[in-house]
Amino acid sequence: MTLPHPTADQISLPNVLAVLGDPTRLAIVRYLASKEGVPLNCSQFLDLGSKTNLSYHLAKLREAGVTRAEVVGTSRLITLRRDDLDARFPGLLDSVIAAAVDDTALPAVGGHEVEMPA
Amino acid sequence: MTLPHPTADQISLPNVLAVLGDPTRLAIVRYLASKEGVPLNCSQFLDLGSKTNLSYHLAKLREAGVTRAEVVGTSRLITLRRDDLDARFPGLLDSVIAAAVDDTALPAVGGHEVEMPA
DNA sequence: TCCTTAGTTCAAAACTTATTGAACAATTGT
DNA sequence: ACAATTGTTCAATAAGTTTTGAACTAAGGA
Repeated sequence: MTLPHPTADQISLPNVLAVLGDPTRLAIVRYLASKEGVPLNCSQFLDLGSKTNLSYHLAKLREAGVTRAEVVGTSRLITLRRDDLDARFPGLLDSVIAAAVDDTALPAVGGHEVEMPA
Repeated sequence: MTLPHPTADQISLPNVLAVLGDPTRLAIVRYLASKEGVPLNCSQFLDLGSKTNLSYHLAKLREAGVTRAEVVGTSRLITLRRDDLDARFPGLLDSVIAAAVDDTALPAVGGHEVEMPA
């Protein structure tokens, strides 16, 4: 089972900007960027909203082509679509992330570190 | 008489992104960028919407800190706030404009060239 | 003064987005 | 099989945005 994603050329600039222009979604992207390479599941973002609300915002990000979600068991592993975004809109993601870091301190998101069994 | 503008530090990233995430406003910014240095008045944008509607969108851009409007007679001369945007969010405006140019061909806006008296 | 030009303001309508809780589906562990 | 975990969907509501026309203000020119 896979979730619907736009192809790279279906990613639209106004749509990407509109989707990033929401504080919750910008915080999600900012957090994904700070952990780039590490796929995260939805529950890592629970500090940013309720489970239902996050499902909504994560769907918006995915449908706009900002994130990719891979279904693994009951989890969706979420990553930034940096490759496609960089190809389509060079420099945009980097400047948004850099600006977001400056603009807002990283909220106390996460805290669900992967515990190694003792 | 002057119009209200946010100070540079009042310009918020989510707000700027949200404001740019509208096709009409993005087209306005794209056109301002293509004529950078030349202050434009509202009527130059009439191809993009009705007079009332443009007044609304131009107010949004100004209130978000994306543009500056100077009152000269009955006109408002509109320019990009590139200095403040670049200081606050380095690279953002440039990457948005570059992406907008790629994404959408410049619509047949303008056509009201400044005629030199014969 | 009167008319035109440039743009704003207001109120209404139409539309879109965000947020919530309850119910649901699918996987994993016991 | 049962329960727990992970996340989605649905319907409702609340809230915000966009668009419109009519009425308005202010400046400039005849």
